Amino acid sequence: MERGIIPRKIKGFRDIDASLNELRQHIIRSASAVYRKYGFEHWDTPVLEYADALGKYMPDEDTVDQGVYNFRNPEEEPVAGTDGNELRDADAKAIMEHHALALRYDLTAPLARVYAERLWQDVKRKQIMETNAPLFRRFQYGPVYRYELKLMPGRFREFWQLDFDTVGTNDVAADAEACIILAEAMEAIGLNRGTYVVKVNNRKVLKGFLASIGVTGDQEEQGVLRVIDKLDKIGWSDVEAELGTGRTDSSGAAVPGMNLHAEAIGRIMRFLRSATGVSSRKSVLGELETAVAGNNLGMEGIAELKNMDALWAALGFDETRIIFDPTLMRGMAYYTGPVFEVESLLTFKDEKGKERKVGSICGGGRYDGLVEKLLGLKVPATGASIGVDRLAELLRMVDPAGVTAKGPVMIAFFDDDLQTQYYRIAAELRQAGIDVEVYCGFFKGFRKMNKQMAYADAKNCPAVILLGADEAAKGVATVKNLKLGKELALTTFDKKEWNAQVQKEVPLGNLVEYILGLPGMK
RNA sequence: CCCCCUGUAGCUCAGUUGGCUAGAGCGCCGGAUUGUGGUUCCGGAGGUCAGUGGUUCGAGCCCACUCGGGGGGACCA
Repeated sequence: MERGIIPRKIKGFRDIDASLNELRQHIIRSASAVYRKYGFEHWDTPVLEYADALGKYMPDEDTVDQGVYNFRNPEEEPVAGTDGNELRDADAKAIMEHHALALRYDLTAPLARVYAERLWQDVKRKQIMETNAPLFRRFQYGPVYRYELKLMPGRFREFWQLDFDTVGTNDVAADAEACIILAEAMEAIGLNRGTYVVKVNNRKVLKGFLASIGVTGDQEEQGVLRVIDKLDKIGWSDVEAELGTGRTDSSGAAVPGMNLHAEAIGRIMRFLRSATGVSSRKSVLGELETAVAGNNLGMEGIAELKNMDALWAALGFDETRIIFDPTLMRGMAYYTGPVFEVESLLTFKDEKGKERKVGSICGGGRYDGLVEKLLGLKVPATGASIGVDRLAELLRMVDPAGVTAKGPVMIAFFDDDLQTQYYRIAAELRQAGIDVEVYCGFFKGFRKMNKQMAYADAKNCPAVILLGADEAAKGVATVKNLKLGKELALTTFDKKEWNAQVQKEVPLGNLVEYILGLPGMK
């Protein structure tokens, strides 16, 4: 059989219709305005980057591994050495290569690249050092790409993030501010207070605690963090099992355990539970303080949290908006200090009527080691990211009616002789700031009136302007209010009467004024 | 990548112990209404029953494999 062309999308990628775009823009506009208010400037970066600049990904050969889309650059370019000079072979010829490229998997790694790229030369010249690394605050939104093996509803391979980050400070005031910004952004977007909560923890506290009970080494530490991260998914007893000998899940598959000593497991579980159900930030701090007493790193983490708490308290951000949660881990390994997450407290019923949580809609934290990997200079940074699509889904559930895109005012096409007039009226209305479309579907049969009306209806147009020979002779246009028509359809069943109520003849001279005066036109 | 479930019209689904030409609702198209979206009425189109092979006189239904979808798990910088 011959190979055919089937119109279709790549798995995990979506088409975004007018309504979803509307929602997306609403989220981006509202949150960006908050970011701007705090001094963040708007940047964009390419979706495609050199794979090695995106972090620790150095894909060997052509393998797509670890969830990243990568490609070979069609262009051959010289390979650089650690000093930035071209590598040369025995004959002094530059070594050329098709470099590995990757689609960005978040907006944080490109930020580190932007920052490092600007300073790289100066760092080499020792003009920039840890003590004078510049402060940089930017927000950025756009699509990111992950090669997810398993796609679940609400999980895509292309999705949008909306990030804001502060690079160049180790003051946790920046972290505290990030949490405040997240809370304000949620409310600007339209989430009511009490339907979300910003949860905050500090990796230093847990790391210090683990060190004090003898769990050391990156491998083991990461393992414990990963297990704890699953707490809200698998529950207390399964976490305990995975720290120990492992467990068998509901499908019968064996989940290997960490094989920690019973003593250590007991202390970890006690530590995690210590602050559960404790409502005030101050008492959580108290519980944690006794748990990590004597460990330097742990105490440092507590001090940072205290600092943040003081700022929030001074600005009136109490536990209705920001809480401490010692079980919060975040998956990313690069976080080094405070981590935060916004959880939606709303629930919804799935198709089977099962009550489900919306869960995490934003995440972030401090990553003091990320820039260092690219720049060789330790530059601390912190920031957070809003999951735009996750949030869009949430808003759709909260207010399904409020998320349809508004269409243009439509001018119906009756008569070829009046065509120029249609376009003149359209131009005049546009001048007044109104979105206008002159109907131009000219295929056979498609100029029929009911076709045109159905088109306007499907596009959610607020009004249709009807101007035929009759109207032209009188110097008027018939304006039909589709919005009103939709409402009256529920109570009026006679066609003639229905039409009479939603249509009005308007002198052409008053058209702009009349349209602007329609409800919802603004 | 592992385990379980599943695949019938654009969508949601019915289809008896294997038995004539595979059905419904919604949507779509046309008409009543040639100058009008809703409502109402009438008519119409639309299917390789996911694919391939097998069992059988006969398969949408049974078996095997492949592909797609859903759920759970592992992984997730």
